[in-house]
Amino acid sequence: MGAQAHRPPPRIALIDGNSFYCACERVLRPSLEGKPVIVLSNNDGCAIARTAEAKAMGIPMGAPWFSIRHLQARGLVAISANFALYGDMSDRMMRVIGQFSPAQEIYSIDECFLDLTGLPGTGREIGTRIRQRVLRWVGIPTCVGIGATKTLAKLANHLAKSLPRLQGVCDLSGLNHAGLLRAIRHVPVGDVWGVGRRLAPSLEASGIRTAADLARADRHELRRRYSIVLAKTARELCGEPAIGWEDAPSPKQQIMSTRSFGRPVRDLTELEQAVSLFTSRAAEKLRQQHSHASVVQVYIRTSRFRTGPWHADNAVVPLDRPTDHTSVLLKAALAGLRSVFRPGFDYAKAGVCLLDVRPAAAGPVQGELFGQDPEYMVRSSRAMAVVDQLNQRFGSRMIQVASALHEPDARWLMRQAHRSPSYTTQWGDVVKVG
DNA sequence: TCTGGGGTCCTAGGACCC
DNA sequence: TCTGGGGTCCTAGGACCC
Repeated sequence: MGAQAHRPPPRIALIDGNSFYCACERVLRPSLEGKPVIVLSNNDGCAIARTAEAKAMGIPMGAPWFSIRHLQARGLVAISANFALYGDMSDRMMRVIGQFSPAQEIYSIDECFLDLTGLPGTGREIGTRIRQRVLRWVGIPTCVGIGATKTLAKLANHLAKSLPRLQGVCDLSGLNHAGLLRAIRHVPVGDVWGVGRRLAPSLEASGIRTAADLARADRHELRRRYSIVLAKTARELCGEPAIGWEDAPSPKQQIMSTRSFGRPVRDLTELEQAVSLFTSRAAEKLRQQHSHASVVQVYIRTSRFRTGPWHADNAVVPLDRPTDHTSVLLKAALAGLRSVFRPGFDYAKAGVCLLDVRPAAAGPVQGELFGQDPEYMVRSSRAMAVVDQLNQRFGSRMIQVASALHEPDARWLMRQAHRSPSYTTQWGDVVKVG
């Protein structure tokens, strides 16, 4: 056998945290171990993470809190989401996993792909070491799926989660085609990455019921009847890479900040406060990725769930030039808000979306930009950077734009009745030892 | 009383141009 | 009666993801 024929087979791992948000809460409150725990979305609206014990109580993903709160009597513990904590735990977990391979793609807050191609050891050995190290160093239980493509790695991860005998690691990378089809022949097609709620019933109706069925399906037919995306998924299921690898997270092309209100809001002034806060948050994210935006979209809507007068509208406000200045974005957002606001409606939600986002032009501020004193703009940029730094250090409420100032009991603020302390991210909440 | 927030990609169709 | 065709750009909407 020639040396060039000995290229190692592709081996991609997908590692993710089990019930990640719940696991983060358990790290800080070990007394929650073994108990049914859920994490609630913003406004304590619905369950967005469940431990195995909570799933065993029959709580589905997305269950509205009001419909399951009676389970507290049976020991269910509900915790308001604390995304600062989860982001912090995610950073730690990703750093530990990244030690195992130079090629890591962070896919979401709780999962990443890792290229294991050519590394010494079997998939099971490497996967087991990753699980042990993350559990010991970060405290988060994980599962590891390994396959020749991203889609197969996701599928393997799904198997690792659902089959206890695999002990959290499933390696599909060594199988030949027949073995692969055998391994995935019981996986419902709806569990395949890229097949969602709309596609699954349609596929089932045409006889494609399992992952193996999809792998065997005619590619041209898939493309013709559905989409190129689904045809790619089918290729990936056969071990042919069709989805690329992204080492660095690409900058966002749109940036949103949006919230449902704690209680319905009728008052324009309160909407202005909310939209001001959302805009300054979005602007902060924009500056973090060193981008400018040239379109601001703002929307308001009444509740989807309540009967009564309904109103939803959005305004798209183009800017003269791309910018990352909160004050400029704010002016546009508030103008947009006033153009869509109608008195007499119980608004339940508002949002701000920055569009046409592109990298900030390199180099110093040009003299003619903004038609303003360039020195003023430079100083203003510096002030913006200082605000971002202070907010990062001392919590995001430290410095706010004046128009976002509000009463501590403003109606639009989120409900968070079950919040746990932010041990790792807020000075005031740091655990005191000794 | 009470139902999250933040993204991506693809496609179809219209406007416009030559 | 005949009344093109191809290309690009943009937008809205639908599907998916976590």
